[in-house]
Amino acid sequence: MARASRAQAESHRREIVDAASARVRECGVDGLTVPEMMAAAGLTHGGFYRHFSSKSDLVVQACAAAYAEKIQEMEAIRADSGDGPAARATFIERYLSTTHRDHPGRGCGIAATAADAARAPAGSPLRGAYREGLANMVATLAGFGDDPDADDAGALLEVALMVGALTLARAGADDEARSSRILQVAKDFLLGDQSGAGASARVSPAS
Amino acid sequence: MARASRAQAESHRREIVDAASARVRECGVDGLTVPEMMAAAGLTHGGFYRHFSSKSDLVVQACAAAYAEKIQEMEAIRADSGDGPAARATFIERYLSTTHRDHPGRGCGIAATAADAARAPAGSPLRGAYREGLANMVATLAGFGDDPDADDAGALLEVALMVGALTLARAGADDEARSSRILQVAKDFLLGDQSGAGASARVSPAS
DNA sequence: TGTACATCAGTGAACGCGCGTTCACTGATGTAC
DNA sequence: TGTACATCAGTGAACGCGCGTTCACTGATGTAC
Repeated sequence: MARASRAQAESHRREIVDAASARVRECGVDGLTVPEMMAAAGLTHGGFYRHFSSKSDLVVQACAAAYAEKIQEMEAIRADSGDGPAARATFIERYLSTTHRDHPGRGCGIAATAADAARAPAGSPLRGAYREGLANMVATLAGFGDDPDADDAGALLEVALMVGALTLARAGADDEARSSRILQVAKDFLLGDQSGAGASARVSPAS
Repeated sequence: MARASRAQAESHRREIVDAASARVRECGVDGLTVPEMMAAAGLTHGGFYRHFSSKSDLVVQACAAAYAEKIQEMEAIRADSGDGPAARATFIERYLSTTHRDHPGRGCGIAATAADAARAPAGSPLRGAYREGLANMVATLAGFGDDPDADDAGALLEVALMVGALTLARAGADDEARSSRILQVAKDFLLGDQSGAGASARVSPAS
């Protein structure tokens, strides 16, 4: 293949970003190589720089794509739900599911790359993309609330809890019972299920 | 230096683990090199394998040291506090402080390496060390509760929230106000401060 | 206690290896006339 | 519409580079007598 058409080239570019977007969520921002991502699009590594200015350029695009994907998913849930609270419940159910835990590659990029963004240099493109992605996610979730005048403090807290619970569930996945329990406890709290362990009662302020 | 005494060698080993323990929390489990860690102890890289069987052996020891350090800190707080709830409040205050956010190298390893543990292969030594560290942290925090019969669901939820909030605050540190707000919202909720934003009220189950 | 010898912590050069990046080249694609 | 030419997506070899790891060596430390 000596030269691909512009449409083919654009398709290749998308495939590369797509593969990198999955990889970045599975293995972190340093968990991919240029040859691997090119191979995922059926190409050899040499042509990489016709598409991206550097490896880190691709990584940022891949992360941004993952963040955008999450927002689209949230909007799709909202469109399929009768009202905001129903959308919120569906979103939380899916977010804290074992399916989501076990498939990071197509899961939430905000959760998967949080540590990478935390370690990235201040002012770096990755930090910028992450900040925008997180702000979008929080704002979208806040929009699911039934109080249009509410600030986003509640959504911020919910996102922090969901990201923390998902990450800990993944890190502790060798102990399936405990891992699932982390997800369940967070779900019970967020969805207000007072039956069973009664977790939410116990996280009340110390008395 | 041709040969160091056993005491010196042991001291060197500790220095290497200590440097790695900080590095692993700042830059992740892949964020250090053998030459760098040896240099941190004033040594050249060649002697590394007299202390560790491999680089990943050091990494696991470094993580375990970070986890153990956290437990010791919690126990010290408990010893300095009048009762469990007071210890819990102090711990949360410190955990969600901007100081902790800005100094990951001496901060919580459970938060800093959560993503690394999540990405580690199932059954790997790192996973095992992480699981033990997380279990210890949750159990210790649960021990701060005033109800000795309570299960650890509340502590599990609190740890998930603290880890999530701290990580997001670090990832979003370029926007100081927003980053601090994440910490503040989580703190308000956990410590039951109903003044100000009134965050906890808003994370109640959707109605 | 002194002596002779074995041990082994640390040195520094060297090894493969895979990586990000560059580059001369190919030949189909896109375009100007 | 056809032709001539410029463009440029993709190829594959090559480059430095830093890394993890190995190894022969050094000489003070530790130990057996």
